[in-house]
Amino acid sequence: MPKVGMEPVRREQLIKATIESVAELGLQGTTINSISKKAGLSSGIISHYFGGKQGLIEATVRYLLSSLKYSLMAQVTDTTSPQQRLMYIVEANFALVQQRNDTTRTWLSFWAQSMHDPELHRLQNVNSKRLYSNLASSFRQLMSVEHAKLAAQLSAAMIDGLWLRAVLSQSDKDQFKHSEQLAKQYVRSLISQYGA
Amino acid sequence: MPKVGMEPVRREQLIKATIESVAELGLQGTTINSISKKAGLSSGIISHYFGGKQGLIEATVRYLLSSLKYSLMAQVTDTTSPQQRLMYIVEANFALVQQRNDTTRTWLSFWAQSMHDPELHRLQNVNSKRLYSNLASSFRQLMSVEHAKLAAQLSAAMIDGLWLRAVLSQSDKDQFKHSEQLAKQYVRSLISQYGA
Amino acid sequence: MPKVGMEPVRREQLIKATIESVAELGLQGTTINSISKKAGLSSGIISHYFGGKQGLIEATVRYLLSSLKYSLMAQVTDTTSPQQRLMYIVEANFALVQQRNDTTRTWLSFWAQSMHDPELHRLQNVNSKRLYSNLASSFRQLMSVEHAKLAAQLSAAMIDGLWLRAVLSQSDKDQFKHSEQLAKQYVRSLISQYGA
Amino acid sequence: MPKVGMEPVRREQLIKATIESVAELGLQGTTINSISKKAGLSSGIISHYFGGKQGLIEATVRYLLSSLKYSLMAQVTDTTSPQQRLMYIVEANFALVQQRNDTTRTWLSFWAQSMHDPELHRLQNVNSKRLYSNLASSFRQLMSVEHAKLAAQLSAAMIDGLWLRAVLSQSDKDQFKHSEQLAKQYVRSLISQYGA
DNA sequence: TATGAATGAGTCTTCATTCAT
DNA sequence: AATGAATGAAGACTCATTCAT
Repeated sequence: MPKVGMEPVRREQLIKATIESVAELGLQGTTINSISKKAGLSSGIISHYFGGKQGLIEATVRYLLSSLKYSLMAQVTDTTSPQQRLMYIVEANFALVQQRNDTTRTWLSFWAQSMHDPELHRLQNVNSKRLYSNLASSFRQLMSVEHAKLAAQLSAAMIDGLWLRAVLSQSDKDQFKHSEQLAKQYVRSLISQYGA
Repeated sequence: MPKVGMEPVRREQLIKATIESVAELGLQGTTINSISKKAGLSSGIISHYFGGKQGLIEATVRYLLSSLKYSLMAQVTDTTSPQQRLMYIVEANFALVQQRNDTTRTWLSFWAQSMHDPELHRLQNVNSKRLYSNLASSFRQLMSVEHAKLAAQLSAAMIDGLWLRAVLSQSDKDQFKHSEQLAKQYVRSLISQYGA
Repeated sequence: MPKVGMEPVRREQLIKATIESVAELGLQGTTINSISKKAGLSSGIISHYFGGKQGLIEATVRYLLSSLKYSLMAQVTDTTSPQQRLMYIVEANFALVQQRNDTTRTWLSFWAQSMHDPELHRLQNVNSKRLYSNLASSFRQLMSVEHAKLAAQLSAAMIDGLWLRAVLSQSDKDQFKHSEQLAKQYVRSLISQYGA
Repeated sequence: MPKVGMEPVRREQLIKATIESVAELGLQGTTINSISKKAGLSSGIISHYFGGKQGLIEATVRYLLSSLKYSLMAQVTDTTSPQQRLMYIVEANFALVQQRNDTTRTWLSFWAQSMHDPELHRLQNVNSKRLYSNLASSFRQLMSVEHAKLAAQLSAAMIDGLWLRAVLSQSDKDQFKHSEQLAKQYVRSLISQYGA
């Protein structure tokens, strides 16, 4: 019997390598070879575990999305206050960046590609909606439905906008940290503006 | 019988075709053929006028940036009030979208690619800085330097964030219009918050 | 303007090279490279003119089928007697072999593949039916409908069988010529057996 | 706990799976995986028992040839009349088809490939010669040497031709049965034509 | 005895570039 | 000024083979 239980190991290995490769070379510049070389594996293994390049790309996006999701869930409990919860949401959206700078660049590449790829678009949509509804439900506990919706929309845009500008200007971690602070401050200002 | 003065005509023809092709197929899916077919010209002409695909891509980005620039300059005069000027800046950033829906998708594709392409990154940077300094200099006439810097940063992020979310959710013109309104409103709130 | 009118030249060049390659290496062993090398052209040209390997394969089969068809039509006129016509049919089916030994081997490769390829199967069917109906209509002028049908079926099988055994035993031209004589003799014996 | 005596079981399992796979997918479409999956075994076992794909292919052809051989030998005894023996030969050549429709398609695939594979060609040749000499020796008991040779050649061609046309037109069992009848009738007519 | 993970050479296809006209 | 035929490097994918277990 050959080594067993390698599947999860290999899958993670390849997904990590994909994130690195896309961060470094872009989605366009990322090839089956650039990935497999980074993973220290052969090119054939990608088809073996993911059915092809497209499958690996999609698995990578799903991986990033769950990372974001669990990153938030890890902090929030039943007793978390709405204000605290909102802060955690902001943090989670900037957090991945802080552990791995790769992630952000990769993320934006996928976003851009999502305009031309139905499956990526679906996944991107799920993520975008989740950010919005996480924000909206927390705001709701502090203000009227209408105001909560508005606050969610505005803070989602502010988070994405700050994040986007930080990515594109190739910011370092401190600048990301600064952007995170601005986002939190903006959320607080929305609470004091619309809060009961 | 060589036609003279065809150069500017051909260049514009090809740039327009590039915008359309990138909007429709993505930067990845855009080929020398998809462009030349849309332009109703042969593929060889791209090398002839732009030296190659890369040259055409860069020319297209420059074209989009000047469009944005002139779109703003057309409205602003010496007597425009700072408040009005700020509104024009917001409008200009949402304006291209309203004339041609293509443009937005194309723009985001270029942005993502700019992370991996020095020349595109340089151009993207110029644009990002210009938005910031346009905003900052207008805010400056209404508030302290420090506040103006902050307001410029925040409103730039808000504009980009609203715009990004609108693009990615494949919004229609009405939704873009709505985003534009939110951006303007936010700029106004920054003025009343920090304004003397 | 580039060289014009190259298309028919290139197409024929590539089809000829395909016949040679399949004869030499088999359908399995024939690659885009083995063909383009034989044709003295680049591999990309195949996609350019035939859309891909499959397109070239099908064009080659169609070419062989028309060769067979025109080979027969060239000899038959309105005044050809039924007997003579039958001899021409037999000859045509052995003729291609005599001009180009390649053809036979290629043909059998395509036949075998036709079991697993709908388009090839369709083409092979057209050919098989044409041989049968050519034979049947000529026999019909010499005997009853029922006898003509039987004679057509039997002589078609005899032609194919002799031809197949000659191909598989890697016969030379003399042996093919001998097989052709046996086929003709068999057709004559059918005429004298069932003829009025 | 190694099971002993598995070898013949596995070999037959794999040969049967090969016949099925080639019938279904063609020789070209048959892979080590398509075979091992059909056999319910792993891909590695093919190398283990046959040294590789080629070895399994050849073993399969040999299996088919012995089937044909034993199919004939089972019926013929010392007291079988030449006429009856000839009928058995025809029957044997159509018989495999009737038990397993797969076989015919597989057979033709191997035949075509035999033009480009020395070992398959050798095997095919043995088979072709055996059909001929079986026929010739039986005919010899009923006619002169020369006539017997001719009759053997013609009836071998007729058998193969009828069989080939039946395979390629994807005939059902009834049509195969009909072809068998025609072949027998032809053999009888040769006997009455040349028989003393 | 049997597995199936892993490899990497080989195939088809795409596409930016070149260049004769 | 403009064409598009032709190239060939580079990409994704397939698959027979190997081998540790």
